[in-house]
Amino acid sequence: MKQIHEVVAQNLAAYRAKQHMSLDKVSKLTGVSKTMLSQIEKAESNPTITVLWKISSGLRIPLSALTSEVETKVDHIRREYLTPIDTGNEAITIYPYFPFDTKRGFELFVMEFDGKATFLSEGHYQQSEEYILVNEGELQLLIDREWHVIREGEAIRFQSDAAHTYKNATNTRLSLTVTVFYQEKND
Amino acid sequence: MKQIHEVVAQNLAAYRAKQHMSLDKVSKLTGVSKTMLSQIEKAESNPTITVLWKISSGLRIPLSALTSEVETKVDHIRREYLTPIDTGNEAITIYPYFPFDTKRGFELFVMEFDGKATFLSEGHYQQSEEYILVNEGELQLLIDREWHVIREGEAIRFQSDAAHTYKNATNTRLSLTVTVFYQEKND
DNA sequence: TCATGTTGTTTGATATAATGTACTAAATGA
DNA sequence: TCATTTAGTACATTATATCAAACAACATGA
Repeated sequence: MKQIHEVVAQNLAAYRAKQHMSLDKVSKLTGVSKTMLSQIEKAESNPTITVLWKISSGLRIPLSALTSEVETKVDHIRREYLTPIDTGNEAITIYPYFPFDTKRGFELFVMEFDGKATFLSEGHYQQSEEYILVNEGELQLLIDREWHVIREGEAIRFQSDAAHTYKNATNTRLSLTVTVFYQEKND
Repeated sequence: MKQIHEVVAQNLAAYRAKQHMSLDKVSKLTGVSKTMLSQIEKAESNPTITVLWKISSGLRIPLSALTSEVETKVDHIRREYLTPIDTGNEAITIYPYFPFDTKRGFELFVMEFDGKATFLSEGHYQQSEEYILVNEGELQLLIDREWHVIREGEAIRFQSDAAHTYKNATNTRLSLTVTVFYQEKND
């Protein structure tokens, strides 16, 4: 969950170190001021795409060499860093365990509904597929004007391009594990 | 040779049109202001990497979907659009026919030397390979403290990571076609 | 030892990225 | 026809990206 400009900072600094280049050298090569380069490396600046392009182009490396995060072997998502998404509805909480990442092309989150809560998803504007596991409670799902009832321990899979509605008709808590796959990959 | 922010403009506008989304909708999805989106689409703004990331991430598309140029079938490089690179030396002119492009990983240019002109290349800070064809005149090339003489109609290939020097020892014009391949690919 | 480079940071000035609000024009519907 | 919504643009304001020049810290060498 590193900020993109921090990723750039890290990548640029690492590259420059590896090549044993000074800020001055990179500045000459890319036409970007020494000051800016220094600030970018310290993540104190949010470079414009034009500046990033000048850097990648001047150094003859792909843009993605600056923007793509170096993969760690393991990613342990700790409770304390999991900040719920604001859905605008008190009764519904979403925990983004693995938010959408372009490299993987999917996202994985947990949705929790209080009793009698309803949530409308507008649809994803992409070829996308949604996989839902019901951890606890009972889910009613409206897809294409048809209601489906998925009980605790069950699961459902559907094309989620179009709008669909989640409903907890019971008075007890409903908890779902949701995975959404999108089409386009790479970065 | 389109500017990067023009590429982004085109890609974003095209994507939004394809998905039949309004600026408002994209703004809600991405958390980027309608105004900014409009300006980006009109290439009136140079978005920061953070804004681009918010867009790509909010729309669930890769960054490269915004930054990579849509390929045309044919690219005719016309004389009138070929602006020589300033080498800091009046006697040497470089015509960048196909400047470095991250997708291809190479560049192709023509170098022209007046009589008795010398040019030092600092080396490319990358695994790179240089291919030189002598179109006209005679080239003397210093690689790794060894001089090579390449005559009109001949060619040479070498690892160009390290510094090397081009020299026109004659009094007549020297013209080269140079291709440089770099390692890293993709974007 | 002093002078001269080299490397990265700080400073101050300017351009412009980014936002929210207000506005115009077009589409929709009763 | 008039009112209401929707879609994009224009405007004013704030935040900040970008640069050139000055600076400090350290190395280099004569």
